[in-house]
Amino acid sequence: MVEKKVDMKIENVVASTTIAKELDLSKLKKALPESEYEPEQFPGLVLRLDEPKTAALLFRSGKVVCTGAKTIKDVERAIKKVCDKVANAGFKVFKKPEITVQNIVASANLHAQLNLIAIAQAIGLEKIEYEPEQFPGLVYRLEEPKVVILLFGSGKLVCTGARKAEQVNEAIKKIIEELNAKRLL
Amino acid sequence: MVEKKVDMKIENVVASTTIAKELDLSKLKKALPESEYEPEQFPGLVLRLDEPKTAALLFRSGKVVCTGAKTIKDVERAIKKVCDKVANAGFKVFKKPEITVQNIVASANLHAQLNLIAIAQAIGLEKIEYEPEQFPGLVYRLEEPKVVILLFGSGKLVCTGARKAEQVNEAIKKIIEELNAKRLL
DNA sequence: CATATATTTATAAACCCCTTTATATATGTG
DNA sequence: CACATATATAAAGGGGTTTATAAATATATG
Repeated sequence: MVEKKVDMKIENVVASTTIAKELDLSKLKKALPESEYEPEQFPGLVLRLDEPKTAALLFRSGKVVCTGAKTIKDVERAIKKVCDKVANAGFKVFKKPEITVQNIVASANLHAQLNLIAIAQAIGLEKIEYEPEQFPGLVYRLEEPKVVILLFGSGKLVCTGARKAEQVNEAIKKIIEELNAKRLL
Repeated sequence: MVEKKVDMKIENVVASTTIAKELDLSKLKKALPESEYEPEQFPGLVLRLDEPKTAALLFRSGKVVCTGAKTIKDVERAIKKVCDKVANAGFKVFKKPEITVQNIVASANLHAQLNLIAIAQAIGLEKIEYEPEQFPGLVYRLEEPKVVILLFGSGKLVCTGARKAEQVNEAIKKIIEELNAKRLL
């Protein structure tokens, strides 16, 4: 078996952390006019950064969710910027907030057309969901690593649910091997 | 058997009484702007008090239902306030309306996790209802005292249907003894 | 015409779902 | 071209779910 490098690209990293003991979001909204805060619609305040291009959700509890980053490094840079903005707005924030990556979304290309109907039949309903008139992708739930792969007829795929980049590679390798074994690729 | 004091808290007392021979709710609504009266939606007029924090439902017949009180004393204070407000609005009201407690809702904590599935199996369907996907609590109907206990996996419970605080204590003691006897606690 | 439900109020417990953000994929509809 | 459709994920509120209980109306079945 030839072990080729998986042609994968991380598209989105979602992470959470706690930057302060608590935050007065109404006061923060006034200090940061570029932010969005509509408590009756959603309890978090939305703060978008241009660089790294991300969106942070800040909560009354001091917890923060960062989405949109393409690397872990960018998540850290984004959260650092959020902390600085909040600190400059007159709030006390933690110096080294511990960041937890909650989800990594990646895309990849198998460089071969896929017969999704054949794949759905060969692998079975326990792990697969495929309803083309509802959504063109085939949903494949892997147990180890515990991620979800969306397979498309074009051979492109999306992997979501991973917490580490390596899990994305593992998952894609598994899919490739299974498709090869069943001569579906 | 060690007779420990039950860790119980009354959360709501519902009581009814008659404060006048009859009431013109439309006139009362005008005299008490803070009240709510939408006869096509519900025949009673709703009057909320801040202290004691309660809600009273007044009917054309002069009957009144008081909800939200945490003690019998507060029910009395609330109904006294309602009578005063109605009297000040120019209505004739009874001096000493006889109050009947109709329902007492209480919460308690057994301070131990509960295996609701095991409890449901051990006690049986005649007295128990447990449909976790519909509601997380197990419904236990006691015949004496005639109350209903909602048991939760956390060990916390809700007792409703009692007319006297002592019935709440009796019911909880019975539940504890039964769970102990069946080694479910 | 007689029972049933529904309406409303309060209250605890603990679950569910939804709200919002980002992101690739690829279909369909307006 | 802009939306849903579908996936995962955290955050915190809101809503709904269940139980009992009175009151007085309106509908609805038997």
